[in-house]
Amino acid sequence: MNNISQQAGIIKNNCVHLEKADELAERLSKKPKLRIKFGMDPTAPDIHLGHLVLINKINDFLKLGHEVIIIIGDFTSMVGDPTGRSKTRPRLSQQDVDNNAKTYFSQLKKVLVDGNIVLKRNSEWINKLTIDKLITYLSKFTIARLLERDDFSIRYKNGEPIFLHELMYIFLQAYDSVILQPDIEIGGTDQLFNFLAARELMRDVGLEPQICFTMPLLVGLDGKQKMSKSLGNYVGITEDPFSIFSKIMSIPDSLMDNYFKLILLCTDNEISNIKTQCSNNPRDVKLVLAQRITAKLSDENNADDSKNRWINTFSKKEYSHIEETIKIAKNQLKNNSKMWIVDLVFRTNAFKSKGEARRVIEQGGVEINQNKLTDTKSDIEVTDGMIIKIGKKNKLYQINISD
RNA sequence: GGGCAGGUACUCAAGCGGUCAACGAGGUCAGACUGUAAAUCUGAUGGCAAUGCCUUCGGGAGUUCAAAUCUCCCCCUGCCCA
Repeated sequence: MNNISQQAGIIKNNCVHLEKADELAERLSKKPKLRIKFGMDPTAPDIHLGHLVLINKINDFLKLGHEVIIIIGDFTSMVGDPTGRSKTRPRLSQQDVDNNAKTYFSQLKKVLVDGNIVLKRNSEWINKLTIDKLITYLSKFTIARLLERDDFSIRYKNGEPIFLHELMYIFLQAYDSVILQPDIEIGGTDQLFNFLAARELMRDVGLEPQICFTMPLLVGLDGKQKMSKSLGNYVGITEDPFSIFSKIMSIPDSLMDNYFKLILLCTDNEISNIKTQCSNNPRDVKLVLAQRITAKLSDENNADDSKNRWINTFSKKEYSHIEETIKIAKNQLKNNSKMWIVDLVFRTNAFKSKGEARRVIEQGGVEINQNKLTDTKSDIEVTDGMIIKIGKKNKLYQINISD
């Protein structure tokens, strides 16, 4: 059993904001088993590395024997969290939310350690909320307080719409805390306002207020914005190993330390050791990072394979991985042997339109059997086993001719 | 309910009767370069076997040889007044 200060040390690692630190120590000494609230809105069907920062922290709590309540915000995601949004979030349908929630549950299992976990959906209690009760709770919040938030005040100043249901979000997630009465709520730094609102509401209704605990937001692959599925700058935890590996290799160099710390929980010392071992070559450091993250999400073997394939493909330019086999019937060929290059290349799943295929051919992005071809008017002699390489990502497609 | 200002391609944002498939920025894709799919530079970016044709500028009608651009109706947003 850890003593209080040891525990607090583990808990505080990587933490950005703790409201309030002294309450944490006090609560730990008072209750051996704290109740932790972690809310996730199933706004997209996948859990990604950004979530993993928080999941790592949850695992810390679980390992210390605390109780973690994971709330799938099936109701709140139909409202839409306005946090950080410069425009209204589209409201999700019941159907979307259900589908997303399902994958959330199954993907969470993959990354959480065993322990005292309770899964809840917040529609369970929000659906039962009556209008008179709702109004009583709402009377604790003021418009001025809500408009303090940057996301709202900017929109207000710019004359952009703020819909009433968006204001409700803050209240609804606070109500989750009234029902569950957590000791601590944890989430990303962007959630601080929401958490504090919950803290105040709890105090207003005579409950012991929750401690608010925020973790850094992971910056996405673009190196600029927070990782999110909707921005397309994410690595899903169930992606195939090579895809995970490759995506990590594409992050800006400046992001590496951050990923080592937040995802792999490396200390500064460990990071500098890795750099020394790699002679400070950023590419090699990044290979270690990609290798370890892939191993964490998949396993060592897949991570090693991905690394080899990556080096072969991008460093040595020796490609072997066939992305897709394209079946072509012989009678689809002119004189049983030729095909217009644009049609041929469009047979791969690499392009949305023939115009796009044509463009990439013209720009020199297509090689057939190692020859770069740029004439979009030409017909190609199509042979069985022919290899088409497309684009910077060196995707290979193999032709399979059937009768 | 009344007045005013807006709604443009993936996003932001010009255009305000023909020269507009629509400036510019971001994104995306490709090429060069490199230490990597980082960074940087260059180019492309509605569809189509294509010096042309077809479909796009909130929705619908109309004026005109010609409309993203003008008129009318409708829908949506913001501001002001009630």
